[in-house]
Parts: sequence; C-alpha cells; structure tokens
Amino acid sequence: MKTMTKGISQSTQDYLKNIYELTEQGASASTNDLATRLGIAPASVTGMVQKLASATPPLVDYRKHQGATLTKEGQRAALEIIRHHRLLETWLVQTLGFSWDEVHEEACRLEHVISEDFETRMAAALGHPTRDPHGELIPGADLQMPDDDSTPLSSLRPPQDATIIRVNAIDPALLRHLDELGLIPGADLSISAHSPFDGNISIKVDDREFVVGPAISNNIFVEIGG
Amino acid sequence: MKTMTKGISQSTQDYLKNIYELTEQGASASTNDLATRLGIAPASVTGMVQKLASATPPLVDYRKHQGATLTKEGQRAALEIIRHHRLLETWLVQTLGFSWDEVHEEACRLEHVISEDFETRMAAALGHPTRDPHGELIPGADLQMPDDDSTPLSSLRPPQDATIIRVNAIDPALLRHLDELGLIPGADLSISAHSPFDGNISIKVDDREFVVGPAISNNIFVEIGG
DNA sequence: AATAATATTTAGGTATGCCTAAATATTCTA
DNA sequence: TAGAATATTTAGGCATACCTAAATATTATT
Repeated sequence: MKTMTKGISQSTQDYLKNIYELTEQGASASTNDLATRLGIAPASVTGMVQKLASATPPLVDYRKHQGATLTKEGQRAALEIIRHHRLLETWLVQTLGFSWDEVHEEACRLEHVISEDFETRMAAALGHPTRDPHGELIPGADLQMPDDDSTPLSSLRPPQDATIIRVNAIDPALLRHLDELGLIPGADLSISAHSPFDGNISIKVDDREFVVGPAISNNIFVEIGG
Repeated sequence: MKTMTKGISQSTQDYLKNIYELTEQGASASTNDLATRLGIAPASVTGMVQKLASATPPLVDYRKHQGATLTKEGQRAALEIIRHHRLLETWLVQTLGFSWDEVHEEACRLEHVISEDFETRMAAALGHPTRDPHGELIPGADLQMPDDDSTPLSSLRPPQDATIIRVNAIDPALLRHLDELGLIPGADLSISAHSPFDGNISIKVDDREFVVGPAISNNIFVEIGG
C-alpha cells in the first residue's frame, strides 16, 4: 500500500528527473524552466528546491537566483527514475502494443511505483536494452548513463547520409507526425538541400522527400553515414 | 505526471477497495476493521469515511458507530480498482515470472496508476481471464463481479473429493507454505479425516497427506467433486 | 441494570506540496 | 547606467490525509 519511493516522494522524484534533463547539456536548471516542465507555479518550485537542497543528504545544489543542479545523491535518484521510465516505455511498446506516442504519460505514472524487482525482471525480459522506443539511452542497472555519440540532424548538410538514432520529443501529435514521415529510430535518410537562413533541410526517407525545420531537426539525432 | 485517479485519490481508492472486501459477506465495514486493514489509526478512518460520505456523489453510506457500506458510485470505483489489481497480479505472474506470493504488494501500487487503455490491453493480452493467480474473480470490463459458487475447504468431510478454486490469502509466507503443500488453484484433493473439536481436516494432495487447521481451510475454496 | 471493556468519534495538530500576491533581484535595452 | 522587463523569492494560505489524546457511545459481563 506504500508508494515505493524509498523515502523519496513522487514529487521529489519528478523534480530530480526534470533537473537531470535540464542540466544534461551543462547549465543549471532555472526555477522558471522547472516550473514550466512540472506544470506548477515558479514560487512553488523555489520552495521545493530549497527543501531538496537542505534535505539530508542534500539532493540538489542551489543558491538563490542561480538555479539548481543535482548532487551525487540526487543524480542517483534521478537516474533510477529515468531507468524506470525508459524501461517501462520499452516494455509497454513491446509487450502491450502501445505506440511510441502513447507511452510517455503512462510511464510517468508507473515509474514511481515499480519495485526494484520489477525493474530487474523487466530489463531481463527485454534483453537489457540500451535504448527506449524513442532511442533515448537507458541507464544501466549500475545507474551509469551510457554515452551518446549522435549528432543533431540539423547539423547535416547535403549530400550527407545518416541513420536516425534518437528522437527527443514527448508531444504525441508530433510523434505521430514523425512516425508518418518515417522519421523514427533506425530510419536511413539522406540530405538533399539546406536553406541557410531558416535552417530548413530537405531530407529523403523511404523514397519520400520533404523539408523539416529546425524545431524538428534539432530534436532528431543521427549517426552519420547510412 | 498526474496520478490517474479520475478525481478519486489513491487514498480514497484504498478505502473503497477495503470497504468492498469487508462488506462482501454482508455486514458493514467497521471503523476498526478498516483501520487495521489500511494500517492507519481508527480516528483517521472516521474522518475519512465521513468525507467519503459527504462527497458529491457520496461514495459510502455511513452513520455514526454503524460502519460504512458502498454506494453505487463507491462500488463502481472499488470494482474498477479490484479489476486493476487482479489483472495486474495475473499479468505479473504470466509475463514477468513473479510468483503468487510476490504480486500483491506490487499490484497494490500499480492498481492506482494504470490507464483504462493499459487495463484494456492487459486484459486482451491475457485472454480476458476471469480469475487471478489466487483464483480470485476478476470483475469484467463492465465492472460486474462474476458469481463464485465455490465452497470453503473447511466444510468438506471424508471421503469427499474436490478441486481448489480459490485461495484467499495475502501473507507471502503463508502463500509460499501453501505452494509447498500443493494447495494451489487447480489442485485436486481428497478428504481423509476430520476432527470435530479443533476443525482440523486431513487431506491428500499429489499423494501427500497432511492436516490443515481451520485458519487455512477457511480460506481455501473448492469445487466439490474431483 | 450498573459497570467494565471495547469501539468510535471529536478536537486539535502535523507534514507535504501546492497556490496567489507582493517584494526583490537580475538582466536587458536604450 | 537608469529604467524596464523578466525571473525569482518571500509571505501567507489551503487541501489532503495522516496523527495523538481525550471524550463519548456501544457492547459485554456480572
């Protein structure tokens, strides 16, 4: 009947996960960005981040007006949740036939309540996958995040070829759109044109050719060479 | 990021589920029994039950010192959770190899967070089962609880034969014990003796013979005739 | 039927995690 | 570099769901 949070509340887990994701590319996580991602008021984030910073052990480093970063402890907890989330997405797609645009929300709810035993069994049943259905890396049982050497699609220029590795998107409508275009992990593509001013690129996938803007191409990551 | 409770909190769901189970055999659910099952103080139960009774729509009928029963609405919600719980137990056993003593706790946490979509897919993948790994009946998608025509093992007398249909137990240690004895749903048994004063019966299962007391035999339900 | 034992309720309090409004700090712009 | 715009924090509140201690009601005993 408990909530299986190993003493870390569900709300805290959400904070840590989002701080992890916001700080992945270097900077610290701002109050506002966190508030937006969590769907709560900035003032509430300030209070909560202060609490996380003065917990024992502290889960985040925080100085007023400077945003938050994760401590070692906080990072451990974040990676645990991210591992849960990504294994669950994989699991839902592979065993229950969910599509990749449907699993995010479900995994967000389940990630907080599954046991370590569940996690272990799921990983084994899936053959210890290293990427989820969006191509996102799954931290290992040791909570190490593997390296990702992929490149943003937006950085390619004609006539480069590439294979899609990872699609960084949550919005179901966008994911369905990308699915229709064939822009999914594993897809091979080639760049046929690039517009320098608007950043649009023309790509060919499955013999279909179309143009994508930076809003999309910045969030698709590829391995160069088809 | 929400908790998928259709406006009914997780705590409320636990109350309703437990009231359902306590009132299944007729009487109303007392404050104390609920407190014991939920692991909280009786005073807290009083407060919560009062709240459930004055919700709109009311989820329980309640009069001071008289215990609580479910309203139609409350029963609907309870059956929804029980359906989740029992499908999940079945799912965990069949797809992740959990044993029947390990699934209760896990299902108690998951039951509150899965979507209707998840429920539907799980039911379909399992072939719309009507009983969970303990033999407990699973309410249908229409939230009708099927009839159970089984008989308590404790009511049998030599030389009756029977097949185990349902084992009403949660305690993992007890469930492992029963598993070792072969007292699991589907097992055929025959009654070889009955002690009138202590209620013990001797039963033979898988060519092994042993004695079980009423604490066990009252919670094993059978279909008479092997 | 009075008293004892048990069950339940009331009263007052706590922690969590959110809110709004107002104050303050930082960053941008001219 | 002053003022405007933006971001953040403080202060004061609220709902949920739990707690303990004390009061009261019900049930059992003699």
